[in-house]
Amino acid sequence: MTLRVYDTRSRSKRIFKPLVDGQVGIYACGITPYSPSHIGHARQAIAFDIIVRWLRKTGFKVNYISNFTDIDDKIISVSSVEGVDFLEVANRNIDDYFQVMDSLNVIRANSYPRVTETIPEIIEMIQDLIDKKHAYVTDDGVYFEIDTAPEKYGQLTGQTLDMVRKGAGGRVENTGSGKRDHRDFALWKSAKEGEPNWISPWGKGRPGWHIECSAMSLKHLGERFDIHGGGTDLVFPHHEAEIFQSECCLGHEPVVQYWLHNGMINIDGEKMSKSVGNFWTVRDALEKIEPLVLRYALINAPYRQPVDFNSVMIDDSISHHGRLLNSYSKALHSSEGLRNDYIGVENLVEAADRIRSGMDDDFNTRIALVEVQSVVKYLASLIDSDEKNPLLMSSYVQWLEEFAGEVLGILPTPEEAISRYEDKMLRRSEIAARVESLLEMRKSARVSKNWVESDRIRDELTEIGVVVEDGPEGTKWRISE
RNA sequence: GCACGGAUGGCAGAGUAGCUAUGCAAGGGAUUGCAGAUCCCUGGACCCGGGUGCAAAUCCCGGUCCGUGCUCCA
Repeated sequence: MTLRVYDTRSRSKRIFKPLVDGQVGIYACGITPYSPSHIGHARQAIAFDIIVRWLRKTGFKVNYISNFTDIDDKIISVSSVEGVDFLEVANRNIDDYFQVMDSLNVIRANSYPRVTETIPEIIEMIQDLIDKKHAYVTDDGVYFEIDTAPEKYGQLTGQTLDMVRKGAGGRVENTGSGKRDHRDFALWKSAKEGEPNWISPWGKGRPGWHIECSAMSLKHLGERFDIHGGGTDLVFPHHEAEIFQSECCLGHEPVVQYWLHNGMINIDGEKMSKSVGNFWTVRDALEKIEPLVLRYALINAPYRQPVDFNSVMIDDSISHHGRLLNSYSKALHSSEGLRNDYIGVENLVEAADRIRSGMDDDFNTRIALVEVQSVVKYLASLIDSDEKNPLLMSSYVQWLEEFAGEVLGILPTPEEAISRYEDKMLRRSEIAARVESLLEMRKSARVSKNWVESDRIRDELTEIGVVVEDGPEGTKWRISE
């Protein structure tokens, strides 16, 4: 099977062919750590986590780099409001990032470079751009001059210089900057009084917003690399600026072979933003749902589509994921520690094929989830019947661990699943005697058609977390989810 | 305004020409004191208008609507 990926630059799905056979270099724009991570960050991290997982799964050796822009205007403003060092702000939020992303089962990148650790390379790159006449020095910093490479304009957005000139014309006068043209962008910003700064040939200052990614991707992945990713909101101007910087500096194009962009998150159909007040940090979300359920929710749509975060989708995710976990734990328990391939089980082989072709088609996690759901459904019916053949159960376990676990990352470890299961069984045995005696009382109430008493007892059982189910073969009970 | 993306049943979302997924929800039935769980069954969609095809959700043209970007943003 062939992997195809949607490339923003060519605006089409292209067959993926890495620069070096069997190896992939991938750079994804990470966060500016000025506040705790929100669910949009989580979506980005998970989207690229899954891309990397799939690339590895299909045999590529992947070098995955994701950066932190740990110096920028907003970090400075938080630090001055709080009266603490800017690095304290950045570090605090980076710690938060790792904590929440770990809990969401995001496999760590090979490296997380930071701007503040890449200053010499950034300065070198800017100097190079000045030497090559692509940049000019002013009182307030260094700027990239768009007119020195006009043909590169609109590579990702399809906009032309004229369009943008019309759209934003005249803005430069208001910025008070030394830009020659409003479309030029800062490579280096001179330090204002009291701002963090580094020494450069152009005086004390700090890097502009876009240059760091050009410098860090060059440093870690080289002069050409395979995939560059990030949220769609970074397409313009950030990624276009990177194209200018990297390609003008290195003198060849393309530096990036494939541009991949994940979609944004909407809340109840509206863009998530602080001003609307519909803003969810990851921790907010985790107060309502478990980490793997959040992960499930965020891969429920293909990564390029917007995800609408609303109560219906949250509830759906909770029940779907719960069903998955339930069946997995039960199958795991019934497999009695056996391990068996699923190769001989026809429906599993077919489901696996469909997942593979779905994932090969621009990492379509939605298709993958559909297959997981249908396998779970089938497994649940097996468990319900008496076909709990340990060997067969272990085939299902194996399948789920491969696709729901390894590929999608929505399965807990077997130890965790078993321990949850056993906790439940333990709880069951702890309350069994009491439940049984209540059920006896209820039974006699029912025999005498005393429905009031019967329902009262059922309510009492509900309160201690027991679900009562009357069936043709008598009354069963289970611990509620 | 310009650019990019999207428009499929109640909802989420597959599907690039021929048989239209899948999940949830809904309706009917079995079971049932009621509820729940389970099982069986069912209906239901391709934004609009043209065009090309024997055949179009799928290709082409025009339009409408929505989202995002054009300013810091994953």
